Amino acid sequence: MQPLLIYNTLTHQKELFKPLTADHVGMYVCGPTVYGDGHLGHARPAITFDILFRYLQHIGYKVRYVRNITDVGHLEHDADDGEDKIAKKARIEQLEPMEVAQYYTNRYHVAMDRLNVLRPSIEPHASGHILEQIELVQALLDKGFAYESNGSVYFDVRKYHEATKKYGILSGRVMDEMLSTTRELDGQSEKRETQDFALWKKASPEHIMRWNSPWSVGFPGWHTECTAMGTKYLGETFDIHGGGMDLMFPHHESEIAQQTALTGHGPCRYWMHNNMITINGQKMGKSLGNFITLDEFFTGSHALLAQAYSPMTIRFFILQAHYRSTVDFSNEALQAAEKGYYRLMQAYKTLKNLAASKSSSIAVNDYMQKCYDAMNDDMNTPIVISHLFEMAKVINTVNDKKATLTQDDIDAMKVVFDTFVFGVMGLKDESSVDNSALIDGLMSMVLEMRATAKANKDWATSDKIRDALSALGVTVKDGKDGAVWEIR
RNA sequence: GGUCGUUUGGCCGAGUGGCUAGGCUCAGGUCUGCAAAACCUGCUACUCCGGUUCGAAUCCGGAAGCGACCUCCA
Repeated sequence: MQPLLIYNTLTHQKELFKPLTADHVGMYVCGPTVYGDGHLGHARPAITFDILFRYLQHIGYKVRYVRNITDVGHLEHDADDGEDKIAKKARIEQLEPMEVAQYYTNRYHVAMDRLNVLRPSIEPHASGHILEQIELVQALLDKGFAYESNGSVYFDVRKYHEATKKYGILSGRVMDEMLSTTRELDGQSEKRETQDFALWKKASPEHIMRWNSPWSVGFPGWHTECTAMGTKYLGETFDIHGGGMDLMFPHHESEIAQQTALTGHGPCRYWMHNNMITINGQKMGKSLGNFITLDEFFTGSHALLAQAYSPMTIRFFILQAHYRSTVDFSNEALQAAEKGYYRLMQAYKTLKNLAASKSSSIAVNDYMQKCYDAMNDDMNTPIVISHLFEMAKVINTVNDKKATLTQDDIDAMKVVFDTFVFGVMGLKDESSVDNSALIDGLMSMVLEMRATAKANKDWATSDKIRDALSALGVTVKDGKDGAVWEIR
């Protein structure tokens, strides 16, 4: 088993990964809220943890990867009334809420498939786990870390923090100070403290998504779904919890609080957070209105895009930066990624047809181990890619007959490409997809050249073209109005 | 105001106390009927100010810029 170091947000350092159960890994990643199309920001965590998922499996772990679909209970930050995002959108569009959720879930899946993001082992829906969430809320009430107020239930942050001194351990928030300086809430609020968060919300009359509970007809709070579903499918403690950095507070901090209040310990051992994608230096996000959807990238249909960018270009672009760094979007950077990706794919094709020699004139370093080393160092995909480019240079040099490689060395390089480019990093060659339009174009061009030859009575050339096409399985039929062709 | 993070060459983006990251762009060259590709060469950086050190972009302290989250509201 490879010694994998991963950066743990909880301890602020890289730690050697050791699973709770030998050879098995339980991993939970916060998935999308399905109330809109996925944008580039959604691709980052999906791809980041897809790499981790692939790599853990590659080095021999059996992985259960849980990534949820948030289809209820994610409250809108800028909403006046705490209305559920799904419900709001649904009412505007006059659709059943679940219809909206399903629609965007389907579209999310298509986009992820195109990005070659593997489906997780379990993809639980929050709406399918209302009972588990109610049980969670009840357990917190029983433990005394939550209180009911007017049909809603809130987590008692002050009580929790005084008992454990742990609210803020992930995000670095200084709770002692926040709690002592908090001013009194006015009588209108249901909450005792401003930082208390909702576990269960009583539904307002116009709120469409609602479920029965011991406290009111309502819906679960923002943070309960991940705790409930993570516990259900991965246990009281699991190995890795991932998500975007923007979820660190309050979402993940609150997950820790909920689990710690119940069990005395947090939900997982390693917290991993991917950084944001920025556009002109600003976070790309739904709420900021500056996002570009994945479909828009694939088709180039957005004012900021100079051209369309293929799914693999997007994937490569994201992998060229370390997952904990911010990445700024720009056409220039994307075009550079596109060219670099093409160069890598070309090198692989060249490698497959490379002629072997009796000896290698250049030392083929241990690229395999170098790539493992880079991956083991907190998933340093940029370094993996740099090694692959070095290999590309070697391949091209040999192809130019300026160096030689033995068959063993060539085979070894193929294994590295297969393992890291296509396996671990999940890239794939896009060039061979649907080229019927290309064939049509090529055929009309070839037949036009043949027509020119015929017009010049250059029968040798025109026959040579017809025979060559025939050998490829293409029949040319000369008619009055020119030639037509068909593939036998 | 708080917390976390970040500041590298024309652009993107890694990184270790001393030794070439890599990609893209640009210029010159090899090759080539032309072009493209490939290869070679060049341009060459580490926000600022102090400190530690024989030596720091890399460690420590300070400042500034930038970003995310929070501080208001569920």
